[in-house]
Amino acid sequence: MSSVTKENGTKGTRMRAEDRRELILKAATQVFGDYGYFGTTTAVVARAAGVSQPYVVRVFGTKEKLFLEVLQRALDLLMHEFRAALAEESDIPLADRMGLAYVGLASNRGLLLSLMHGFVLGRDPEIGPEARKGFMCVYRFLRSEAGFDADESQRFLAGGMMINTMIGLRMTDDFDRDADVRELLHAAFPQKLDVLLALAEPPIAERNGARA
Amino acid sequence: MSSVTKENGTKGTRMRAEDRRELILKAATQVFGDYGYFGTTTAVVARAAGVSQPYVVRVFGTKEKLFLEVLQRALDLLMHEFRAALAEESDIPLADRMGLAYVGLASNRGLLLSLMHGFVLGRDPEIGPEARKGFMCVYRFLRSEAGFDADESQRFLAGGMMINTMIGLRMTDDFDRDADVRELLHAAFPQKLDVLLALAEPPIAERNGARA
DNA sequence: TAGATTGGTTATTGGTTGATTACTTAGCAC
DNA sequence: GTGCTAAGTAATCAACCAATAACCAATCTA
Repeated sequence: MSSVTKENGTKGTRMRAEDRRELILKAATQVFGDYGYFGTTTAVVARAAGVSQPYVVRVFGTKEKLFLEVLQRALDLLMHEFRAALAEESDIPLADRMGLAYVGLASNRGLLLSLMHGFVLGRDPEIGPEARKGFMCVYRFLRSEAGFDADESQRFLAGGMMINTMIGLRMTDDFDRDADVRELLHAAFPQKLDVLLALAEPPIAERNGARA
Repeated sequence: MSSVTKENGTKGTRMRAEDRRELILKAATQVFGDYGYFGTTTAVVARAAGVSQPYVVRVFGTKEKLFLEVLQRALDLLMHEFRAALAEESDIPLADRMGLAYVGLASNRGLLLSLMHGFVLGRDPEIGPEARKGFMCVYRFLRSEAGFDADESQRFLAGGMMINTMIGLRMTDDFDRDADVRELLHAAFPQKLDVLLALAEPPIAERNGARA
């Protein structure tokens, strides 16, 4: 087809490269979140973004660079939310405010999970160093800007990793089926569990692209 | 070569299928731990185990079944250690004993990380349900056998996910370079940090097999 | 409205990868 | 030793994937 009609609804009128780039980053965040770095193909990302596969590669150079940009963008959004929670006037304790901000990020599809996928690839020579840098960036924020001590910071991060794991496991899928799951999720998400349960999140693609 | 000489040292005299199978599972645990499910190829697992690639496939049927067996084996070992810590007579509080047992599992190369890679693939139609089942198995143990309440259990698991993340990130690689890393790791590993630092763990393969 | 620029596409390819098929040989029973 | 069974290997393949090359058409500008 020469007249472009994207399947994601947006008519294929031309876009400024910068906007299209952001659109691809959003799509890539979702797909990487679902299948991880190695499980994701540029073709699936392209389809999710409504562009051709070679275009994805041309805009970002390589799949690896695309993933690194996804990580960076996710971290930027995360830090933005944390700073907003820090600046906010409220009676709620800071740790709780930031916890709420963190859970809120779960509604940004794939964002926390892409980060988590990066965190478990520390062995990779390109991804590993960036992932460590990103994680430590959050830690330093907690220590110096948020005013947490080392142990508070560690516990806050542990809670975050727990949340990431619950999302990654898609534990909410068993919420109706298993009372223990309900109990665990209520403990892991003292507030805002409803937000998480509201996210049905159908798979991004029928997995016809990525490898088995 | 017709006379078999494995590169892992063990001479290639024939082995009982059961033993060879366990040997492949060990090797697969290491490789899956390093690169995750999609990032691992059966050829790399085979080389690490000192057998041919088709043999790996023939013993386990598919790569997916191999990964599921790796997860099950890891969980069995984990539960075994937890039950041992529970049975143990000691003045140390149970949670601490189990925490120590957990960190001790880090010396079993790839074991905790393979689990973590499974936990983050909850979307996969085969792996997801098994991963959730395994995670909930641990939670139920904490609740009913270890006698923890819901919140204690959740915090214990959060600590575990934090440990997994630190290992996955290979945070110890920056231990000498970054004071903040030292502080964080001391907070995350109140005891037994030395054990973690002792694990240098060279990469399992020169990554000539798995995909970029 | 000609021409340049920018935002895309189609076609293609070399290298992997999981899996299948067919073949070989070590070790045991007798 | 002879034959049977179990423990492997070598050869091969169809599918897939990231990346490259070549081309095309909107939109802006002079």
